[in-house]
Amino acid sequence: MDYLEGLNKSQRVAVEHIDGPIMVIAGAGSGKTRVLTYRIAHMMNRGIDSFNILALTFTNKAAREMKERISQIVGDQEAKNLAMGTFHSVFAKLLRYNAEKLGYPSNFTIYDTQDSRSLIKSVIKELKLDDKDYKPNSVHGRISSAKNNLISPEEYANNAEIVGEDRMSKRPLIYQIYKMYMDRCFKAGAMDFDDLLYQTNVLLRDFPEVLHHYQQKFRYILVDEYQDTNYSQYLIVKKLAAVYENICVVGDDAQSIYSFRGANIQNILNFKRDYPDFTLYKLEQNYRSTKTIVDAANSVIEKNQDQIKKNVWTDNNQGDKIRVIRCLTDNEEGKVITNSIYEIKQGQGLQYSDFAILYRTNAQSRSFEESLRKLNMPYKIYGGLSFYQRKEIKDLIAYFRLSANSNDEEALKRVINYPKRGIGNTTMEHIIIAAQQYDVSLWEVMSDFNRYPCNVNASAQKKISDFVRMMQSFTADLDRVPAFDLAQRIATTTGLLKTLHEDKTPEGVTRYENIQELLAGVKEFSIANKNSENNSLSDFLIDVALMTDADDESEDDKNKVTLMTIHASKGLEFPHVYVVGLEENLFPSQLSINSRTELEEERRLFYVAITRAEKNCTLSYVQSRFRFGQLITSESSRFIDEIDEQFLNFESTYSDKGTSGRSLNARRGLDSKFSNPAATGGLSGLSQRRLKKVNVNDISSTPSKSGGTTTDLKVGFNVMHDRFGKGRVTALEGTAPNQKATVFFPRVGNKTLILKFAKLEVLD
DNA sequence: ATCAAGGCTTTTTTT
DNA sequence: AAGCCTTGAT
Repeated sequence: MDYLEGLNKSQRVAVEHIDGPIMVIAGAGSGKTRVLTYRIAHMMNRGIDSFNILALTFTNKAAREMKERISQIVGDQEAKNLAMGTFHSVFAKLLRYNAEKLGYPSNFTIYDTQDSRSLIKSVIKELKLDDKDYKPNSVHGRISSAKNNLISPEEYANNAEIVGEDRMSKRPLIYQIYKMYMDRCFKAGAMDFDDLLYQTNVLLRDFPEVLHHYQQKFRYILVDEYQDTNYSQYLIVKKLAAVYENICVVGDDAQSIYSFRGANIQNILNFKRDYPDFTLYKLEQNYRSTKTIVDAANSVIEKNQDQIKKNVWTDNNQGDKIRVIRCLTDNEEGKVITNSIYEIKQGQGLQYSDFAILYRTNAQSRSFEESLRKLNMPYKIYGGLSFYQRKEIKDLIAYFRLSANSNDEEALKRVINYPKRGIGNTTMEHIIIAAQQYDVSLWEVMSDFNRYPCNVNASAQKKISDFVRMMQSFTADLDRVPAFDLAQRIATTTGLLKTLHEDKTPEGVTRYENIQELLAGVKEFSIANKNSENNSLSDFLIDVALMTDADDESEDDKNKVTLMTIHASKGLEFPHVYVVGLEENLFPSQLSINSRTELEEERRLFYVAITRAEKNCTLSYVQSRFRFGQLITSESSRFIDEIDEQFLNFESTYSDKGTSGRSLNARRGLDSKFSNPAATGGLSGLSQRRLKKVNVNDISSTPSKSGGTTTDLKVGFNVMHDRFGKGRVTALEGTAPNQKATVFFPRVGNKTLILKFAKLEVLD
């Protein structure tokens, strides 16, 4: 049991205490993941069957990594049956086995946020409500929080307080929308994200034998990031653990940042109430960060009223002070931060992956992307518009979904007229009306006009019937044909592939390539699950629906600068962290500024951001930035003031001379702390030019053995070819002297060139 | 039914 | 700044 040796005393007791209810409060960087991993491995070493363990993590990636690590300790075979994943993915699978009990098909669709929103929108329209008052987004928020608190449409309608709130906000009929929305999801055989938890609760409530079965199966339950669970999740766990009470929850109240999604610190208190004889362990030693970072973070979080007192400390070095950089504009912020990354990377011989840029909102990524691109620095953005949210990907997936579940209304609406088939809005509106009249799904009307006569002319009916027949042929093959073959056939037969291939604009080419990539993903899935019985296209869909950006990290994403929101950075760590956009009304967000509890959540968010850093943390803010397409003047964030000043070092890209009269920060005396305007470098024309040059050298620093004029290229480079003109490198393969590059030339399309022969001039 | 143009809202944060 | 929706012409 040598793995126990690597643990400190408090970690070790938390690992070795297996039975009964346990709560572990784990400070940032205190080895929480380590404890969870070793705890599970230890349980298995002590003879507990992995079949009886349920471990709920916050991301699928975390689950995968933990499972891998456990396999290394106890062996693949032992770890095989471990139920480990996010609440959503674990219970989505559980629901698949039990869906029919609830009246859902076993291959129910999972509606993503877009689907939910679009359905809510059409419900609002059908109820003839004004979407100025009933904004789909906020109505969805209302419905979502009802579901997360397990309030059914009926309970919602009968709850005087809730309906009162809606009346006050001039949206008295939300209860009707809720009812109708749920009804429609049900008819479509679809569950939204919240349903995956809500319906699990219904299942465990209404089917005692099912509850009993899973109580026996999951005798040992572990929950990571417990502070971010909502009521619905809390109750699932409570029910499953009710018999054996072998439940271990791990969390940190100081890192609770998901209350907008219904997460509730109350769950920590509930735990104490539900299991009065529970054992509490605290992990307070931080192994991740320097003393400066730990102490600075502590000095911030202590401003919060709501918190469990703890003393996070570290034995690590003091380390550098936290830099505070002030810039004029958001574009300048982009340049300064990326230049700083470049200089530190070169100066210390680090990897790109040692750096992360963290921001409050996704929209802030733009200026950093631009600067990184200009300097040819590789980066990866997490969140924002992910691969699976791209239109072309969603289109093809919608075809998959509709093949697996004909009643999937959102998928149907998405693809019925794409590619163009001459089935327009008017036709679809008639179908929707008819479907409601007959109380059936759209698909049923469309597949049997004799039985459900409606106001659709003969030519449109014909087109629809053709479509229906095509879809039926896919459905028939769903369980007969391997996932990849069927996916390929769907992409071709529907005309999707052809339509995209005809589009020769760069965007069109990218879309086509994305489709190819999705198909490759299906193939990969087919291979990975070759021996499983869950390897059909509809099984692929469950995986895809709950997949996030972090989950499909490829190998070549490994050495890149990371750009993400602070929310997405939870649980991660980087040697060098840049927290940017520290301005009032941005961070803390404008919407949080009037409520203490929300402001405290922003502060916890800031705490999370700082504590991602191992060695170095840099904060930045700007004087004016573009928001809403308008230039906004901003003031530095109160959070900067909240850090004990002894940990800070102020740098500015400009001097106050000339601006001092107008500076908003003068009031708080922040201006006087900045010195030495040139110190950050990277802004004078000279310094910019120097950097750029250094960078080019870096790129060709691995000498090419090709002997040709072309040195090392990277994807994304702009190049010039004698015959094909200007182009952009989209892929590289092989190594010198046989290295090949795929280049997209706007004039002639994609070409794969052998670098040895092709005379490419690098333009960047 | 389709397409282009112009106007409009939008931003927290995510499974 | 960008995507989405409405409008109006064909």
